[in-house]
Amino acid sequence: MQNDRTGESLLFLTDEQLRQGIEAMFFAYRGFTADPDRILEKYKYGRAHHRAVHFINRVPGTNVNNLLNILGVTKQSLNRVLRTLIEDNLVILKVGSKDRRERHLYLTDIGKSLEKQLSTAQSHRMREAYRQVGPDSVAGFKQVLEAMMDPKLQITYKKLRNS
Amino acid sequence: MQNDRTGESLLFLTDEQLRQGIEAMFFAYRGFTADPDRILEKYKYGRAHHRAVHFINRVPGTNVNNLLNILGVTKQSLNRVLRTLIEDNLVILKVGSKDRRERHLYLTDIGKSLEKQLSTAQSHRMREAYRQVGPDSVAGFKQVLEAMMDPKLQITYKKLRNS
DNA sequence: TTGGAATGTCAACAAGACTGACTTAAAACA
DNA sequence: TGTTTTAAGTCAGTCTTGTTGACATTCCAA
Repeated sequence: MQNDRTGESLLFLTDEQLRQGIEAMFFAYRGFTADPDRILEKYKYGRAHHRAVHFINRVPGTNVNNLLNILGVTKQSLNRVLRTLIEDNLVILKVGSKDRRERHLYLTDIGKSLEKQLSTAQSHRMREAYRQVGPDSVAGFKQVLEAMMDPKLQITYKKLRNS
Repeated sequence: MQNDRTGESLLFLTDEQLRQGIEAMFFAYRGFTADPDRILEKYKYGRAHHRAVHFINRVPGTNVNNLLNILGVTKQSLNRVLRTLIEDNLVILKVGSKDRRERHLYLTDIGKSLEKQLSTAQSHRMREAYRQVGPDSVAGFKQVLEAMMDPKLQITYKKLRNS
């Protein structure tokens, strides 16, 4: 996969190239969150709720500690979000059967329905982008993103990918 | 550039592929901001200060309105950040010569030094990622990011790239 | 010369992150 | 069995960064 075309390699790691990547990440992340944000606003939720709902959907029955590790926030911060999601009946807690200290998190039908709305909106933009650039570029996109992650999160990401 | 290998195309736009992209963006953005965040903490600044310093460095002499468009925040929010940067002598304002209502923004030597520290840290991670995956993947990475931007920001991004 | 644009400022508020201290319940251990 | 550790939740307080709304100043341009 390495490319050693000389002209390209010479220009490859210039400050200008790196700066472009930085700015691309900044502007693209705005686009990435724009569509879900509009939906969340209608329900008076924020990005923190989106992230919780996304990963509870992704790992049904996860306990709170595991979710904290994925999200990288404090339990106080997550707790505020979870409390409103439980109050609004989007998420339910189940006491662990093996270890009864643990609470396992699940989306209710209402929670699943919000998650579907959010992921549909977010996927739509990503699908369009993928379609525009083709599979090879998408593979490159994912490879760079994976290489940019902190090692711990890279492991988390891979685990999710294989589950 | 289009790829029509059948097996790959069939799997190409599955929900699973899209979800992977979403999660990759989420985890990679954490890595993307982690190194600058550690530096900013030492100076008691936040990401908002980083973004202002980055784009003032990128477009020296920009007026406030232009910076607002790039950053996508309210003037009140930007003003709070700019005030501290001016107080701390990282940024100076110059009254416009043509239009004296406009304020043009410049980094001082102190500002340039902080910008250098931040961009060095952030570039380091990006350089490593680029090096790991090679030029073709980097090209794909940028193409997908560009395609994900809102049209207005895509134009802003291209303008910056050509300046 | 007046209207409107660019800029800046004040006040109030909210989301979402943080730290630190503490409780409760239950598992694990010695 | 008794002690320690772990998982989860809570309370209080703080910080950054965003928001609205109202208003003042400056000054270009019709």
